[in-house]
Amino acid sequence: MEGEGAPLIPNIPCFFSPPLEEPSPQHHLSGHNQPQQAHLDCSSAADIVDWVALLSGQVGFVGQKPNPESDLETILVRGSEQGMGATSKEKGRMSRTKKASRPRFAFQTRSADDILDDGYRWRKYGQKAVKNSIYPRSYYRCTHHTCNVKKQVQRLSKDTSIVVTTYEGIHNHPCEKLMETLGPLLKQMQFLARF
DNA sequence: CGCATTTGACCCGCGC
DNA sequence: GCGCGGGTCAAATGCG
Repeated sequence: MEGEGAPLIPNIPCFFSPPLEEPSPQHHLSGHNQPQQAHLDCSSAADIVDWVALLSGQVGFVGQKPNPESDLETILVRGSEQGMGATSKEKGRMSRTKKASRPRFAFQTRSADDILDDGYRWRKYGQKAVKNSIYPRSYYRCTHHTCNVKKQVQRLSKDTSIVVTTYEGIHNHPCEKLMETLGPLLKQMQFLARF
């Protein structure tokens, strides 16, 4: 499925992700749960993707980048419960350690940068060499204390220009950049609201 | 000084 | 039971 005719994801600067009910816990590693894919283009690696729309919604879209000189291209794989390319062993482990696992979303991003700026702050807590890949996989956690969203970042050895980012969980707080951007505006609105 | 990153050790489950 | 591989921890280190 290529997500034809799907809406274009707006490049809003940031987003707030309210607590969402998680997908049915009885997602199991049946193995033939083909992840759906869509393509999303951004104008640069620093662009912000409307992740919450992706994470919360039933996404399936094709974004068309306005400036073709950019080579950043993102492929969304949603609902890939156990991640893309997960081995059976990996899946098995996930099903145990994560139990009724949190939602996972994998993105393939064609970019020179490993880290895309999604508006949140991440702290790296590990890096492992993975089998069948010359590039290590990096593990990140959201730095917000109440939020335990994680993500894994790995560059494909097959196509070194592609970075696979796997998000696990949903942010329960506004992202920093949103507050940076909207903070002064909110203050002004509050001030004006007094009149 | 506080926070982020690095990196080796450790844990755990699976396959053989 | 053991080795392998993925995921996490935590001490050391770096950086602003």
